[in-house]
Amino acid sequence: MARTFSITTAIDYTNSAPHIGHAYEKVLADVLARYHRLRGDKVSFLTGVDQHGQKVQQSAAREGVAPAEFVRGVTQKFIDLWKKLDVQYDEWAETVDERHKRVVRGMLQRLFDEGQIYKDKQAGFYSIRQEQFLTDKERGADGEFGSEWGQVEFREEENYYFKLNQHKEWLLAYLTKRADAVIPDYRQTELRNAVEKLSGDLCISRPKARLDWGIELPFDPQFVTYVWFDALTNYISFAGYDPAGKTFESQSPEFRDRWPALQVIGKDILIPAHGIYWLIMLHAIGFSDAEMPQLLVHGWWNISGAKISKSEGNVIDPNALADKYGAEAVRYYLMTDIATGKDADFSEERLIGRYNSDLANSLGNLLNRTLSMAWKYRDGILKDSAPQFRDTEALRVRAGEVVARYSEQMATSQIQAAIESIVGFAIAYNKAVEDYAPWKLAKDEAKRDDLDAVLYHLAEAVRIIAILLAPVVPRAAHGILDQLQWKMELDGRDERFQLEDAKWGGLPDGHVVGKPVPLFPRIEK
RNA sequence: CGCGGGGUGGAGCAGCCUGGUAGCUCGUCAGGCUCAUAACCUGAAGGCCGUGGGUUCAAAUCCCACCCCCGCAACCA
Repeated sequence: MARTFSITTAIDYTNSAPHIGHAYEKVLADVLARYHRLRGDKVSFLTGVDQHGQKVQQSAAREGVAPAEFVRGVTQKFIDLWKKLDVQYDEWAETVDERHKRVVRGMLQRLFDEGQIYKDKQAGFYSIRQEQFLTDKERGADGEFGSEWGQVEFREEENYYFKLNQHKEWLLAYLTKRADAVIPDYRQTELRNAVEKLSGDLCISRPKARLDWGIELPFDPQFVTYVWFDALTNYISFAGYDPAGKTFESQSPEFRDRWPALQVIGKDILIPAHGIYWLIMLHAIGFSDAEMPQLLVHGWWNISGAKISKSEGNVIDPNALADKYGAEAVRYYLMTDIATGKDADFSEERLIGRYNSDLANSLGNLLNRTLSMAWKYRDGILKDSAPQFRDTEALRVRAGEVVARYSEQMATSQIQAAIESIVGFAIAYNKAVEDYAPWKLAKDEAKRDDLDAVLYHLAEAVRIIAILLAPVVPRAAHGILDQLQWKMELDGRDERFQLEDAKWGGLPDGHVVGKPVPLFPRIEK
């Protein structure tokens, strides 16, 4: 039996509400997951939230609530948003979850026992306001620390360190050996360059006096683990990893079926978090090269060329966007107006534009005119009786080509290109309508079969489009099939169709289609 | 000489890895159709593919140099 297709996203930090970037990443992963389900693959899609850490502790304190309570509130916002946007995950990661904590502690204990974690003393300048050690990078042009750091004092602190550096050569070798460890390729280049400059080990703890909202170190209750082993570990802890098993082979069949995963992350957390720390962590606990995840690195949505940042206040609220235009419109825009891996400019104008031109005009109209003519001329009844009419062969061939191209593009995460293929297909059929002019055929009783053939081809095209579009706009796909009245008994269910059904001839002879209702009403400004 | 990305008709982008008539969406102009969500179809205008050099029969695509823009502390996808 084929291995499960596993996909994960970064887990979002529950310090503040989700913005458009969070939504983009989850929708991207969701579309890929849905594509694989469409292919008939078993899929495991993991996403979730990162709930520990100092910022959360501070935000909670500011609002006068316990961190656990604060985190519950923000977590709910993420859950609600994913529901609203139809992000259909199979597994939900919360770092406060006991089974996660157990894995984190187990990993830390094992690495400690193996001598890969050691205690050391750090001395340096410390900002009390920012609660962090400062390095030379934080010094201003005059060599002094700026006023934004508040009071700065010299401090000594003991912490635990993970022997990151001893795995550097392995990581370089791995990146050399595997060309698609990171996609797109230029990100792998960037990562490699960064790894070559790597020096020093990784501080993985914080004294409880400074931070106590986290997972306690199993070998020293005076400390909690700091972000890396906590957050990154989620990818395996929620997939059923057992820290007691030292080799991959000793893991459960369930885990081995779900690992390695395709990991969707943003370009900001490739270096050093995922590209260096995470891969080395996995290697350190016994994962071989073949068990390394593949990192799919996506770009950012900017606002008129500028980075989105909370401090700038130019965040876009995906919730409000979905309320205003609908989840499908938001999903469609996020998938179509950016090339996977690259940055793009977010624009509400363009969201409206893409929706109107692609969904309303090209696709929606094709559906609408098809059903309208079927009813006007044939009482909604389709006849698959004269497929050899004129050049209809070319139309059928085109359908097959589109499915093949689309599959190739989806498999390589080129969502934008895949959507373009679908829309191009709809446009070709809109042209065919003009070409065959069914309204003329309808006036000539001798051309009865020809008209039937044209109507059947149009309906089939629309049906195939709906299936291909399903990963991106699942509700709309069902909406189209509802109007075609195809497989109504499975309405709304994932098992209603598979990619396999996108081959020609799914509508039986004599099939009765539904009445046309505009599925994508134009958004008027 | 820090690292990486980008510079393609009015706008936004794809193509570049695997050289061979420059593609998509929107916009503009003219026309057509009437089944349709004022939608749809046809045609046109509009590009020295950042600049200079090189390789080649052939370069947006490969190589070199240069110019310009963006990101690389934190929040943060």
